[in-house]
Amino acid sequence: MARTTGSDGGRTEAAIREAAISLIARYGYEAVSMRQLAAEVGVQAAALYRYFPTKEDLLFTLMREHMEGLLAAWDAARLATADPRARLAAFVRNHIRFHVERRHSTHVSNMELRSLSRDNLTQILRLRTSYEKELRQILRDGAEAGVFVIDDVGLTAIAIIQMITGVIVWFRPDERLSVEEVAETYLSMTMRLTGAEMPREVQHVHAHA
Amino acid sequence: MARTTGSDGGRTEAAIREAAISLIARYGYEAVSMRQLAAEVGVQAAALYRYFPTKEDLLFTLMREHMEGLLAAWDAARLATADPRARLAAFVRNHIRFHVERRHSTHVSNMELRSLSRDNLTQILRLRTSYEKELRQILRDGAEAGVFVIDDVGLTAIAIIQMITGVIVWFRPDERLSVEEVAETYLSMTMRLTGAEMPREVQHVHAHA
DNA sequence: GAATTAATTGAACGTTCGTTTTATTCTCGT
DNA sequence: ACGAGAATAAAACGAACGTTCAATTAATTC
Repeated sequence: MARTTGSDGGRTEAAIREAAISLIARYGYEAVSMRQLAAEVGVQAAALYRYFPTKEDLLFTLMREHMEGLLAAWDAARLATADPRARLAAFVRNHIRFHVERRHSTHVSNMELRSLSRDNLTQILRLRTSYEKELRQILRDGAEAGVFVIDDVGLTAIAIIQMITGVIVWFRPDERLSVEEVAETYLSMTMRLTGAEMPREVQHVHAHA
Repeated sequence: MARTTGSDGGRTEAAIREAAISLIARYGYEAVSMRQLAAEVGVQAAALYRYFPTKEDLLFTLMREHMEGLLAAWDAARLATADPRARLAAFVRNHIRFHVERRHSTHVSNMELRSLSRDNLTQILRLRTSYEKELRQILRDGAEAGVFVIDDVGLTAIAIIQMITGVIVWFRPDERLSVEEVAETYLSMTMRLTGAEMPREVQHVHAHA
């Protein structure tokens, strides 16, 4: 046999990405074989190499697109206001929403960094750093304005990101809590953590329509 | 050749554990081969099977001992007092200290859960749950006593553990901050997060001499 | 409808994997 | 001095790994 009826490169590539994210999130990059991935897609292993030159390149592509998507989402959700509390609220809400909606690719991006080559790793870390820098700037502005109580901006930024990313460990989409409820709970923890009194108007400014 | 001069089962087994923790923490369980591990120890791959029946059994042993060590450390560090703030402080200090001192095995225990079989995974998760239960009890007591402000005890417990475990991501033993300084910074963030006013006496009750 | 391009198969490559087997050498109690 | 058993080496096992390649068919173009 050879080309199958109804085959379409675009659809196959999308199916590969989707299957790869879900399989790698569940079993880990090293534990997923190209044959296993191909079987999930419904093709032979050799067909994968039409779309991605190597297994690592596939992983790198998934991670890069995840990080670029996160930065793009934040660019769309960020507020023009100068109030650090409103900006922090927008950051937390965007982060929670994005990660809850992409649990699998978040898992991949957080857990499989060590499977990247040096150059690819550097690129992903650069994206991650520029995202964290956004939060550090908010915290620094808030600390200088006196609305936040922060010992160490860098350490607090890492702690907050660690905390709010942890939502993907336990959150399942079909549970008692909605994404909005979870986001609000994490937001109030974040606000207390930064020593911010949360004013009424911030509580109702949602980053997403 | 066969048995080598100066060979000693006890020392070999200890060397295997040590090398396995460090290699798996760095490269991941799936990426480390038995031959690579044996080379690090300085023996042939077959010699490993004298001490651990399978590769997964080695991983499971490392994880189980890590979790048992964590629970034992908490048993030794816990305070008899009824004050939830002092108990929470003891919990955070013990957690930070333990994890900073065992960065590698913590990494293994947190990252390699998916490489365990169902039965082994269940055992590790049972240990983890009983540890988390300790924190939940402290938070619940504090909330009932009115010294903590907590929306959701379970969610807050996960958030705190996620946050304070994150220390191993960035902390390196030879940096500007000592373990004690890091622990105090995380403790003050935890106290603010739980809405606790930290009284003077708690600030100086160290769980470890 | 022939020529061209896109998509996929099936078989094979050399390598490495976890593990087993067998033989050999060292250590230690007696 | 010696027998027993602990500790290891060396070689081999079949299976699985990522990847390549030639062949083949479906879709597209003219």
